[in-house]
Amino acid sequence: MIAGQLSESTEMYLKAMAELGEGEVVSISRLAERLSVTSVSANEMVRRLSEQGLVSHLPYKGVNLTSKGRDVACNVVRRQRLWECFLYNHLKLEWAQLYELACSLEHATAPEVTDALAVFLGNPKTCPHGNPIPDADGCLPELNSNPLSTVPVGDTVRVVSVRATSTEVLRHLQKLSLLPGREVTLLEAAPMDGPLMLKVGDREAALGLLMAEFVFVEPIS
Amino acid sequence: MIAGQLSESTEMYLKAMAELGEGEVVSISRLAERLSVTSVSANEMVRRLSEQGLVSHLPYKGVNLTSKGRDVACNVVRRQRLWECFLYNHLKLEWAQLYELACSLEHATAPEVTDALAVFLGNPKTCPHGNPIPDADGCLPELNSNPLSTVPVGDTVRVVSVRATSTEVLRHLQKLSLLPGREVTLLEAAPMDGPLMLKVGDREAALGLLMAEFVFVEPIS
DNA sequence: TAAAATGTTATGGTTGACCTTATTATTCCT
DNA sequence: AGGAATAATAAGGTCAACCATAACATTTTA
Ligand SMILES: [Mn+2]
Ligand SMILES: [Mn+2]
Ligand SMILES: [Mn+2]
Ligand SMILES: [Mn+2]
Repeated sequence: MIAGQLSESTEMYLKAMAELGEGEVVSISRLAERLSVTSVSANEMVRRLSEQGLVSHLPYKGVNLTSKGRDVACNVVRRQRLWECFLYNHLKLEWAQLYELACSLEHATAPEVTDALAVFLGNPKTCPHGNPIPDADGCLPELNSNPLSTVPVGDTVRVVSVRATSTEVLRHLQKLSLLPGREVTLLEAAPMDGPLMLKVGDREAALGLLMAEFVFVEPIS
Repeated sequence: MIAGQLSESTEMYLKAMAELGEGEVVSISRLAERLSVTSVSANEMVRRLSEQGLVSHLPYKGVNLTSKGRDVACNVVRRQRLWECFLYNHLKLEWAQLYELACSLEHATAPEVTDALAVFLGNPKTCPHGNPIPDADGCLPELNSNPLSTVPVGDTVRVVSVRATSTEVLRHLQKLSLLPGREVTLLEAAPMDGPLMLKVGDREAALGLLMAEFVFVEPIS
C-alpha cells in the first residue's frame, strides 16, 4: 500500500462497487459475495467506509459510491487495467491470469507510476478484456453493450468486453474463443436456465447463463 | 500481497536483514531502526520469524537469516531491483525515487510476473543504483567494493553502487553526482567525524560520513 | 569489578479486517 | 395480512502488527 493512502481492503470494496453496478446501488450481500467475506463483515466495512465519506448506505436498499468514493474506485480500476495492458502486451502473460495478477499490483502503485505507465503504454483506451480504462481525472466512458444473456435467439453480435475476474472462468471463455472482437450468433437458449448454444467463428459452444452475464456484446454495425 | 505468501511486513524484515549484513548477524536494534519500529516490536516480529524458521536469533548477539529466510530475502531483492530497472529505463521515473516506488511493488509481484519482467528487461545484472540483481534461483554475487568512508585520503576510486534507500538521501547523492561509474578522489577527511571532501568529475563536494557509508567504491583498474 | 549501555521480556493496549452465532428489522410475495 | 426471505445489529472472538512503560539480563567499558 502506498504511504498515507487507503488500505488494500478499502480499495477493493470501492472497486467491487464500481464493477458491480455502474452508479446504481449495490446490495451489501452482493458485495460480500464478490469479495468473499461474510455479510456481517461487509456491513462492518461499509460502516467504516461511510464514516470516511466514501460510500453512502441506505439501509435495506444498498450502498452507493459517493463522488469521493467513485474517484478512488476509478483510479483503482485505471491502475488495474493499465497493468493488465503491460502484463499482456509487454510481458506476454496469460490472458486469463491478467485480472488476478494486476489486482495485486493495483494497490502498490504510486500516482507517478500510474501516470508514467499510461504514457509508456500510449494511453490505451481499453484493457485486454475490452473494458475501458478511465483517464487520469474523470471516470470511464459508458459503452452501449449488454450481457450476452440478454441477446435474443438468432441474433449475431460482437463481443465488446469480458468482465469476469476469476482466472478459471476467463480460461474457459478463452477456450470458447469468447474474446473481444469476436462475432457470436445465439443459436438457442435451453430451457430451465440451461446453457446458451452459440456459434463462435466456425465452432459451436455451450455457455452457462451465469458466465453469459460476463460477456458483453454489441449489435454488429 | 500475493495469495498464500508471506506478509509484506515479513518480507520487509527479511529484506532489511539481507541489506544490512551480507550473511553476518544483525542486531535487532539496527533492524528496528531500519524498519522504523520500536525494538520491542522488532523483538516480537523476530520471534514470529524464527518460529517460521526464517531467521535464527542468538539472544544478545543478533539475528541471522536461515537458508530459507535468505531465499525469500533474495527473491524480494530480485523483485525490487527488477522493478527499479523497469521504472527507470522504461517509465523514465526519477532515479532517487526508484527504491521507494519499487518497495511497494515488490510485495505485490507474483512469480510469473517476476520471471516475465526479467525476460522483458533482458535479465539485467544490476539495478540503476549499481546493486546486483539476484538471479531466479541463487543469491547475489559478491562484489569487491567498499564504502567510500573506508577509502584512504588521496585515493581515486570508482563508484560501483549506492545502497541508500531514502529518496531524500538519494536526491542529495545525485546532486553531488555520486552515481555508479563516476570517478571520485578523496581529497580530505575532516577531523571529528567531519565530512569527506571529494573531487567528483570537475567539482568538489562535501559528503557527511554517514552518507559515505552508502556509497560503495572499487579501486580503479 | 561496578556502572553504563544495550538487549530482552513482561504487561497491557490499539487498530483493521476478518469470523461465528443469535436476534431484530424490513421487505417481498403469496 | 402474514410468513418467508433478506438485511442489519449485537455480542464476543481471532490474528498480525504495531505501540508504551517497566523490569530484568547481559555485555561493554571505564
Ligand atoms: Mn486488487
Ligand atoms: Mn481487464
Ligand atoms: Mn517493500
Ligand atoms: Mn536499487
